Amino acid sequence: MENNLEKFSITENCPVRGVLDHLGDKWSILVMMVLGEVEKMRFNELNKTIPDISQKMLTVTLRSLEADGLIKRTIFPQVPPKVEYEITERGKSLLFHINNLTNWAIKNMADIKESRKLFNA
Amino acid sequence: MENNLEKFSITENCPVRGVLDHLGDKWSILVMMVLGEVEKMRFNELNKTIPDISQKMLTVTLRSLEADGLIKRTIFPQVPPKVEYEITERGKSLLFHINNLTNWAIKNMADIKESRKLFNA
DNA sequence: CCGCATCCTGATTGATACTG
DNA sequence: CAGTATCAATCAGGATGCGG
Repeated sequence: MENNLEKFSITENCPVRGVLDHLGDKWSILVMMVLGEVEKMRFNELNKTIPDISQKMLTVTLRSLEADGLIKRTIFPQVPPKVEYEITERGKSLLFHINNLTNWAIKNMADIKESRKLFNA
Repeated sequence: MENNLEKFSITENCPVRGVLDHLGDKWSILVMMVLGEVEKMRFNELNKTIPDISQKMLTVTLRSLEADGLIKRTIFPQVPPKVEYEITERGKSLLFHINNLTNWAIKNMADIKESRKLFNA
């Protein structure tokens, strides 16, 4: 890879930042990982699988992932309502990189923990 | 990869979250990318390369990356002071995955932009 | 069942001024 | 030059209540 730096280090109007914002927020990665391991999942199942997320943040997270075409939302017009979420191909291709990152984190977390201890000593 | 989900989806005491927190904050990735493309760089050079970052946030960001052993800080005891920063091997191995992500973002940003437009229409 | 609207709080970031 | 200290602003996230 040559220099992405020159083109994208400027923070204003940085397109990469916009796309990678999902990595920044608290829940997107987790939701993607869950949906990456199932066919489909309903709203309430997601909420049970990620107990700490509030209903509001689950909705917000799902919407922003949907807007970017990373997940797909299917509404079944029935009473009571039923909505299913599933990961898209684009979402899968992103999830691949996310999984590489989490695996890196798992491999390195012991060393990092040790570094932090030394740093704070 | 088998199920990371079961082990790490719980948000409290999630070790992966702690390690990947750098991806969440506003400047860490940018600083890593800059340091990934140079041998070493001084504080003020970094500040010029990333014009939008404040002195304070640059300091905070550098410290947290240093604590995790992702960058190395070298103080030259002279007047005026001189401090050099460089990426570590651990940092490089993380940066590799970050670069994969940014490349993914660059490849997909046009499609994502289009998705967003349709979504908001 | 699914989700939106409102309000509210605490953490993160930024502006500014100062120092060894 | 390379920070620290302080204060102000901003924003993500959570609580709650309502609606189709």
